[in-house]
Amino acid sequence: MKIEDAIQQKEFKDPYNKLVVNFLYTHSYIVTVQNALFKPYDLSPEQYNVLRILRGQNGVPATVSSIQDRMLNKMSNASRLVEKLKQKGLVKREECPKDRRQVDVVITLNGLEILKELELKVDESNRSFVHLSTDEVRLMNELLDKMRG
Amino acid sequence: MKIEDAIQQKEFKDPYNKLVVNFLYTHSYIVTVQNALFKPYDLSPEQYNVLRILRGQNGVPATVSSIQDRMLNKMSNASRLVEKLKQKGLVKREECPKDRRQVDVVITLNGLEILKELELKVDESNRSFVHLSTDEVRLMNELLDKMRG
DNA sequence: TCTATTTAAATGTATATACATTAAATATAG
DNA sequence: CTATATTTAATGTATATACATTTAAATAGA
Repeated sequence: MKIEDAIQQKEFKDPYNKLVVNFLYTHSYIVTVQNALFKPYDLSPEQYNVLRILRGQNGVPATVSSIQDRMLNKMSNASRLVEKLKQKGLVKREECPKDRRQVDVVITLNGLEILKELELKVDESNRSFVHLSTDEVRLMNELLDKMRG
Repeated sequence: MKIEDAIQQKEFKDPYNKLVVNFLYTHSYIVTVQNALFKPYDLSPEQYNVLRILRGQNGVPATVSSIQDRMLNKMSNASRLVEKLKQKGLVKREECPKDRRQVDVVITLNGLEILKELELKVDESNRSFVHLSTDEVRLMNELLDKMRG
């Protein structure tokens, strides 16, 4: 469906403007799908992302700030997300011996299990709600990288 | 900058997965720019969008639910956003005589003025932070429309 | 008409941005 | 070594999702 029909706006000033609006609208579409997927697991997309980052460490602890650096949303609050995940028993958090300002965060076995189960569904979901061919997806990835300059 | 470098992730399972991650990361980039732009005006991007919808009505009142239908984020709360805008004197809100459940919302002169001023900056900003040619922007708009299916 | 259902808007609550500030630990400069 | 500056994480506060519930008004049906 064209963005003009989706938000009932006949025309846009220029294609750049239209792109930003189209982008924000599409984002809402994506996160709505993702939220529904994560809800039964009592995880938010942001918490899921933190778990993915931690698994990528292969057992090496990550500090809160290193998690923050790798989050999709740079403004989100890694400290609070880690706290939430700890309450659910999905991560462990302990003082870093080398630098007592830092905190070492590691994903637990329980966290790894939930991540594994959820990831199957996420992969499947991503494929099905993105109505593009593999070539179009590659093209879009290139355009996104270029877009940010 | 490639998404792999931006979030320090070497590889992705498949291009669809990469696209979703790339999309979410790029979204964060866009809203960060937009927030900085809107901050001096004490408006959020969502409030700005409501003002744009109301101006598009050309004086015809919009109900809260018609605003909701046309918002970029379908899950946002038009009722509360309208309340915030009313407190700032940017919109008027009055009971609809034909159906007392509904509320007629209209943008004020003050709202129109702020919108006009802000829009110039938004247009300029959109052009400068989207590092794509006009043709690439058009292509991306097509891909976004197709992506949602 | 009278009740039941539906609809519109508002409200309640939890989570997550967005951004400023604080507190503790470490690094650095004199 | 001591004072200052910087870094790391946590916390405070406002706004905005996300989603359920409530209230009031209109509509449909018996």
